[in-house]
Amino acid sequence: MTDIKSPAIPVPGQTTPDVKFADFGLSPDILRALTDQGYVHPTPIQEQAIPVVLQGRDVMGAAQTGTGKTAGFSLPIIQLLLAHANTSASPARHPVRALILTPTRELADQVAENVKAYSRHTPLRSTVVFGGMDMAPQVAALRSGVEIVIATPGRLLDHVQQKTINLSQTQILVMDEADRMLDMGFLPDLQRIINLLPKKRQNLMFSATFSQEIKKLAASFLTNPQTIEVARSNATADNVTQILYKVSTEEKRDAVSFIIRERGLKQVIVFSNTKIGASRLAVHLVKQGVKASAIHGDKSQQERMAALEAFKQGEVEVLVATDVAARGLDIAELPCVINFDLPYNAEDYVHRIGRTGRAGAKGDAISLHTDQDERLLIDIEKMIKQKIVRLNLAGFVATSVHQAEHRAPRERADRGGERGAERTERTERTDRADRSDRPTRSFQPPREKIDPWFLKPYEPSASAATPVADATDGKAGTTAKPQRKAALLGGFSKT
DNA sequence: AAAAAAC
Repeated sequence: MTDIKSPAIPVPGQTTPDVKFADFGLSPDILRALTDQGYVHPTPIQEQAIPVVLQGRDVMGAAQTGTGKTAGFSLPIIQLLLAHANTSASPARHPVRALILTPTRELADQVAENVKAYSRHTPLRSTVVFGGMDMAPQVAALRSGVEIVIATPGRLLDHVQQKTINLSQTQILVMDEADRMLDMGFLPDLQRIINLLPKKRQNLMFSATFSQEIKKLAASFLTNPQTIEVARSNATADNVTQILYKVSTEEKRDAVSFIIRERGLKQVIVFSNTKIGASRLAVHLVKQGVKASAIHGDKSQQERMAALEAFKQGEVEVLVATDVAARGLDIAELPCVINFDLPYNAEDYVHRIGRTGRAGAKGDAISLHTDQDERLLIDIEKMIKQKIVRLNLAGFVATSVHQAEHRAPRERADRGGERGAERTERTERTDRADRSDRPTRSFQPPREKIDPWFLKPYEPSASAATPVADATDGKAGTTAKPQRKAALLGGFSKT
């Protein structure tokens, strides 16, 4: 054969035979849990992160999607908590010693599952806390005593107010998807949470993407951090094949069903930029006989979890999602991701397509783009430092309801039958809404702006070590200076 | 300009 044996280029999601988990001095109880799952060799990010976290250092960790960041921080945290017995005089038998924050509920759930699996042979206990679920079971779990809490910010603060959680002994803070946790939407809550933690603690931040601005902001939360970078941040995994199809806005929906049919996809996530768009596309696909379901923030938590679970089970073949599903979710053997819309943030593109091609597997990322989102495309290509291959959607003939509208009445009638009637009915019912869903001008996402206030190192207020003991107004600690308090409550946007 | 995250 003319085949040249490819050189041994390490794939970030794959492991190398040189190193074993057993080499890190992890407890036999942890190693046993890894053996249970068939893990012997660490991935590069794990190989680098585990020793540094074990040293007790702050970490800023960047590695491509699907390369095992969760184990990279979970394993050494479990080891640290095992090694350093709790010597505190706290009345709580099991004060929270490690806190892991995530930007979505489903991700919190998934990380919690991993932590549980890795710590199953240890005496350590963990629980997950997020919104949209009954408080009572979470309160019960917290009261029974847990060393590790995985949480989304809002519900965690809710527990703080209810005094059902005490974070005054928390020595380790992890921000998973750290750049998202530090964006404007999350920062005020994050700041409130940090104010409740001991000032002396270990901070770990992990993400596949870090913009320059966010890196600076992140640094202000870290003490003498060790930067761990496996490949450049913002890089896409190179085992994911990326392609672009140019279509008109009207053709998008049918292009999606065409691609699904043509490729025979039985497991694909389709990303929409809006909740309404995700719901509509799912309905559209279901009407075409596709086993599709939508997941987004306007659905109940029960619906969200049911949709994700059904997708994982294969009962649902197409999961139409907003960016709620863009980050962190690990879905085994997902072969393909479709961007129905190009994301507004270039970083989200990296995360979305990172749902496929995990753990070294191959994956395809297909993006639809229109004339209107040329700007988004440029930003994405600039950030990932790659040109994405443009292809023609060969064989695709749009038969969308929109085109049907513009056809001559006779031609429309020709299509006749039940199918034609159904389309007409649907057109009338959703025409208005559909039109409002269409972009009318090109999007110009603003440059990322970080308020200078947050660039200053934060001085915790005197109440920092005492978790909102007297806060009755449902807000942050009571001794914050007025100006700072205003900022904490979101006032920074007014300056 | 949108999504996420508490009730």
